[in-house]
Amino acid sequence: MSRPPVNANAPDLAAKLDRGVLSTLLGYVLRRTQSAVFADFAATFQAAGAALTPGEFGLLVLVTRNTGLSQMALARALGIDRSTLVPILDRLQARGLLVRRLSPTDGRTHALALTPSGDKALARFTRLVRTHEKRIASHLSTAETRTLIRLLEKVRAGARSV
Amino acid sequence: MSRPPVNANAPDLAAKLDRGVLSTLLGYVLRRTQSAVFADFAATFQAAGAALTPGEFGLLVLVTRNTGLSQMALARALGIDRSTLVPILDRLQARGLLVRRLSPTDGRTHALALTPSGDKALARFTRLVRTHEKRIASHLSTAETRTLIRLLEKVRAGARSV
DNA sequence: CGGCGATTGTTTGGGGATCAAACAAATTCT
DNA sequence: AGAATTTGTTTGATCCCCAAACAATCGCCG
Repeated sequence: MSRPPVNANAPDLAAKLDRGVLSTLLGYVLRRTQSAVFADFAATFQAAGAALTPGEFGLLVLVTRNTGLSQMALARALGIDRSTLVPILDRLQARGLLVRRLSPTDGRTHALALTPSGDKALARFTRLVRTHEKRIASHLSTAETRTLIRLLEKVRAGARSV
Repeated sequence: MSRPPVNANAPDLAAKLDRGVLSTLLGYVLRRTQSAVFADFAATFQAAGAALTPGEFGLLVLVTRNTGLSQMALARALGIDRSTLVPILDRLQARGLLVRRLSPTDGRTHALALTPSGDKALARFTRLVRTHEKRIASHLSTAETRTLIRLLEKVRAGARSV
């Protein structure tokens, strides 16, 4: 998961580069911000000795809130191909955080669920995410944060790659 | 380049999933938005028969605005490792868009520059990016777009994975 | 009820992207 | 000069993405 493989924040030592149009491009600013946020997420978890990517966190939340979910439904919710999901679930399952149960109603699908250990881990992860969220929003008022989320949703609505 | 390998927008057919906390998490909304924007970018270029990622576009702009740039300086500006940059430049160079000239002052570094063909291509790419930008911001007023960019910069400032 | 099409999870194959470590060449510092 | 540092490459290890092919299973429809 976690598309932006860190891409940490360049120390900006030689920051006086001319970025031309880029600075006014929403897509560019969005990308850079996302990159910095990802790095902060990684740093937060690493500092706590926990290993998890933003994508994995989202996946775990989705599974725990929709127990019994099939892999197809989950893949659709995540916006990735079902074949991409397989190794990700393999890893999470190997870590003992979730299981692929047999669906009692449909032999083709797997009913995904968190293990008790997965539930516990997710609770801890959620606390870490809260810390992380607090940090990335530290320069924003709660009103600004709400505005930001609202505007981002609007962008997503407009982007829809039809 | 372009960390979020498309991750297209799920048709949201089975959209009635419970996303729990996720919807209120800035990091999550940011990730999804970035994903949709990336998909829109890809769709825009594909429709025009042009092949380019957001990362490549940013790189080209950086090079044309800072001709003679070294690979290290470019890598730092992009926030990636210098070894990651090598295959990316190889590809762009193979497409005849840029060249690695020998630096007259420092035998270790390469002086990057766009080829005439690269300049022409970038002009076209820029027009496509403008179209793309217009679409993703289509649900926002120009004031909202400015606000959004400002807030995103604030997030990036707060994130700084110190 | 029996078969055929659609769905699901997996595997395989092909692109890329990321970083870290090791190296040779060149520059800079001592 | 000699040592330390910098730069671009190569190699190695992970990881993500998608498309295509497959077997198993479900479901519809004659």
